[in-house]
Amino acid sequence: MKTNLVELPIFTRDGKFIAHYSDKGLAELNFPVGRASSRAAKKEIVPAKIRGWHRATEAALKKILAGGEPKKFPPLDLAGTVFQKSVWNALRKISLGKTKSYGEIAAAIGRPKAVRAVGGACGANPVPVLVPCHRVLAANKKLGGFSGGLDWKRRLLKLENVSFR
DNA sequence: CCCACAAGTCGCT
DNA sequence: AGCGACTTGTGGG
Repeated sequence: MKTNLVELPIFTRDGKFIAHYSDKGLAELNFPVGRASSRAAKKEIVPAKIRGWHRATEAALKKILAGGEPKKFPPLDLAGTVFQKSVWNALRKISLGKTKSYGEIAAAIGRPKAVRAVGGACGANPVPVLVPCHRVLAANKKLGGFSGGLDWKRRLLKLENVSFR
């Protein structure tokens, strides 16, 4: 789903995130890239609705980075399989400071044995942080892995006072 | 269509 | 504690 995505940066004290918007909502969010090399954004016209979404995204992201829980999310336009969407949907139900295991997510979507597939779906999550894939730990509160970098997972969990091993 | 992999989990040693 | 087997969905050949 890469139709004419609009990229907009979000500057935080943790670096510059990149948000990608389709014409339906937030489609992807990237962690800061090591090299800021912010190429001058071509000043394309950004539709008003996208600017609105971006404002919501920025607010939500900063809220989370500050250890809070956003009250409002931008519309999400997640590209993925039905299975992945149900996983992401289940993830969004995890509230601040709570954690779930991959097994619990798997059970929640009716595929108790698909724990590994759940891991894969989390890794394919195009919108980390807003879809709290970092609140998913392995069975005995072990850290597991994280596509965006384990340091991020650790930092985010710490922000929420979550204990892990 | 078949094969290998993924951010897991459980059981056995 | 460590190692291996099994599971399900996804992506590449």
